[in-house]
This record gives sequence, C-alpha cells and structure tokens, in this order.
Amino acid sequence: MVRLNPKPASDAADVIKAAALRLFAARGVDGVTVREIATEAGQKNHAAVGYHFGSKEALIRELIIDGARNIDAERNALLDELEARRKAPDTREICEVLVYPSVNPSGPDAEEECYNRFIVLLGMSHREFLMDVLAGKLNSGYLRCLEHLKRLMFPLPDHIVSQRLVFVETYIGSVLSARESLLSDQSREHPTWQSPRTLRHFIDTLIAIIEAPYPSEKPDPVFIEKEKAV
Amino acid sequence: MVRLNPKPASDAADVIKAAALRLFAARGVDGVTVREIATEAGQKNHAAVGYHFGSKEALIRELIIDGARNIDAERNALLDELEARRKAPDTREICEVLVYPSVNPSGPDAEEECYNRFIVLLGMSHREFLMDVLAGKLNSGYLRCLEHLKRLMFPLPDHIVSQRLVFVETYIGSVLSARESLLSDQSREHPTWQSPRTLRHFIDTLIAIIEAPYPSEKPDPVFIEKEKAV
DNA sequence: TTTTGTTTTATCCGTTTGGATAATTCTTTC
DNA sequence: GAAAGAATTATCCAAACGGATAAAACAAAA
Repeated sequence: MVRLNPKPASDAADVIKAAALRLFAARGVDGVTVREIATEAGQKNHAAVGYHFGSKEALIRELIIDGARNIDAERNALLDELEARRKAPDTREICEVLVYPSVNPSGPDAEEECYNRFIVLLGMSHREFLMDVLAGKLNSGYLRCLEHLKRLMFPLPDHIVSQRLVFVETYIGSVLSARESLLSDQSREHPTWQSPRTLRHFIDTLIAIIEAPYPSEKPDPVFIEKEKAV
Repeated sequence: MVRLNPKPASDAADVIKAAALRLFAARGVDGVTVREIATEAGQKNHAAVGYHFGSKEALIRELIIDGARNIDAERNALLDELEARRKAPDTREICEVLVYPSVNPSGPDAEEECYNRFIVLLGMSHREFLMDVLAGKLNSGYLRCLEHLKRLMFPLPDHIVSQRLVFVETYIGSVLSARESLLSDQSREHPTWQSPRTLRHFIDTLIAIIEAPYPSEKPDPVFIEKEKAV
C-alpha cells in the first residue's frame, strides 16, 4: 500500500533518531546500547532500531549525514550572500559562517543541542568511520570558509596558516561541544551560556586566534628551555 | 615472601598500563575490551588485567591519577619558580605552565603521547566518573594558573573572565588531543607537529584568546541577526 | 468491513563482555 | 636444590550485546 501522506516528522524513526543523538552525544556510540536507545525513545522493545534503520551502525551513519547536510547547506547559503556583495567578507563574517550553522543544526524545534558533542566524540574515537561516512561530501561550505581564511591570513607563511586552521577547527568543535554539555547539564543552571552574547564572545576569541601576530615577539623564558631539552 | 628489590617499572603492570592508555586514547574506554588490552600488552590471557588492577574500572582510575599527579607536580614546581621572582608572571609564562606539563606527562621515555586524548575523551563521555576520581585533588597547579590569568585579565568583567577561562581550558585540551592524534597517525607524516615550534605557535594563539579585546568593536552583521531571530 | 501494508511487540539466537577460579609456570629467598 | 610467594595461563561463567524472526497490533484505502 502506497503511503499517500508520508509522515514527514515526529514519526517513531525521528523519535529514535533524537533519542540516539542525545545518548550518543552524552556517552559516545560505544557507551550506548540499542536497547537504551529504544527505551529512551519510548519503545518497549529494542527491535525498533533494527526495523527502522537496519543496524546501530546505519543509524549512526544517518545521524552524521543529517547534521552535516544541514550545516553545509546553511554555510553555503550564508557564503552565497556574502560573496554576492562588492566587498570581500572579513574575518568576523567567515567566523560567523563557521560557528552559527553548527549551533543547533537539527532546527530550532530540537529540544536539546547534541550534534557537536556527537561529532567531536565520534571524530576522536572513530575517526576513520566518520571520514568514511562523510567521504569528502557535505563539507563544501567549510572548505569555502577555509579559503577565505587563507586569504585573510595572507602575510603568514603557509605552514603557519595550515597549523592555525587546525587550531581553529579544533577550537570550534571543542567549545561548541562544551557549550552543549553545559546547556544540557540539568544539575546546574548556566544562564550565561544560553545567551547569544556567549557565541559572540566566542567568535571574538576565534578572531583573536586567526589574527594573532606571528612570529611572536618574545622568546621562551629560561625555565621552559629546560623543559624542551628533556 | 617479601620482595626486597621491587621492580619500579617495565613490570607487566606498567606494560598493561601503557597499552591500556594507548587504546583508551584512540577509541575511548567503552571501545576497548580488557581482552584487547591484555593482547596489546603481550599477555596471552585477559585475566592479567583483573589480577594486576582488580577491574577495568580500577585500571582506568589508576591511569587518570598517574597523569594528573605528574602534570600537577610539574605545574606547581614551575609556578614556585615563577612566583619566587620579583616580577609577577606574565600571560605567556602562565600559558606555558598550562601547556608544557600536559605534554607527555608520562615522561620522555614514553613511546607515545596519549594522556590528553584519554582525558578529553573520558571527560566528554564519563565526566561524572572523571570528576569523582579526581574529586578536587591534583588540580592545585591548574587553579594557581587560573588565579594568575584572572589577575592578568583584570579589566574584564567577571562573567567574561570565567567564560574565557572555559574557552582556554577547552582549547588546551582539544588542541593537545588533536596534536597527539596527528603524532600517532602512522598513515601520514606530520613533521611540523613534532617540532617545539608548534607548541610555541599554539601558545601564541592561546595568549591571543586571553588578551582578545572586549567588548568587540563591531556588531553582528544583518544576516546573522536573522539567524538569532529563529 | 475487509483488505493490505506498516509498525510494534515478544522472544530467541550466537557472540562478546567483564570477571572469577584453579592450575601452571616463573622468580626469589633460604 | 627446596620452598614459597608472585605472575601467567587455561577455562569457565552469568550477563549483556547486536541482530533476526514471527506473531500481534495498528492504520489506511477500497
């Protein structure tokens, strides 16, 4: 029987997805069983995961793709706007394109932000798998941002630029993850972390990294030379 | 029978510890079985873990404590030197105390650096357990650094300072973890990441975060306002 | 209502997990 | 060399794991 009105959302599969993302973000994919996911999603049996997604791994794949697609689409849309202007985008604008689409990529109706924790954790514990799932796809917006940053960091030598871009990528992932953890922490109130001012402040420090002077003016002090000699 | 000459190191227990740390850092504590640890340590049976440490969890506890103790001792020693001088330590010096002791805390003879990945991963997936193991201990050097940074960031308002300190802590952990991952990646060569210049460059950007101006000069551009309204 | 396809449920399976135990081997002291 | 404690090994176990299957409940169209 053909489904004439296929339910777009709030289906059981989406409830399972949301529950899985929440649990994976909190404890990592290896720390969560399909039984827990099903229970968290209100199912009375863990077979639901197998039925809707085929396997635990396939569910993880879908979660990765979903978020990455949303983030990449948003980044590309913002970049299209920026690049349509006469003036080239500045560092702040590119940083905003890097940060804001990553915040709550599941949409504003998502009850909890999880995607950054999920991806960062997965990237640390199963990098090969994550890279295999994305396989160079869904990162075009990110790569466009990197090109802009390379332009904006122009006077710096190449190896410093690439190193600093690693710092930037790492910094964004970790701070957005930490922010999600604080927001989901029920034991304490974190009012300041919910404010949009926090993201602005974070972007301020992100710009500071990108625009940090090089080479640094001061040499290492004596006691650190001792360290490095070890 | 009393062991008159107890072997200090290179004992089987230490081999197991090193193997466990390496595996935990690469895949997280939930992604590694005691059987894998024993095999990686050259044991032909997984009972070795239970014999030497009691349980997998007890082994993890020991690994946490070992690294934290080394790092904290090193930080306190460096801070004692700095504070014995006439002039108060500057931002760079405090950053160096934060960074260098965390690099290879197992000692220079360790074949691979793992501790930061291990701790960051554990802090993301089992924060409560990690906090319980440390329980306010072995972080006195870190807290002393934070006090110095608060002093050095003086004109900034309190909530900005505490937020920025979260940024700093997160940044250090994530970049040192990423560095360890790159260094342990056998598939590619990463010559620049082994250089002490990389850590100096990292510290440059760390200082840039701490010294970033506040409030930022420019407001959010129009297209981001649209984002925040969602 | 009947039909038909979808979703949920209950139950089972082979495998792997962390841990425990007993036998064996190794090492050190006498 | 003998004795004894320490360390390693070979098995065993209950519990939990991901996955599969068949029955039951449900929803939608005819």
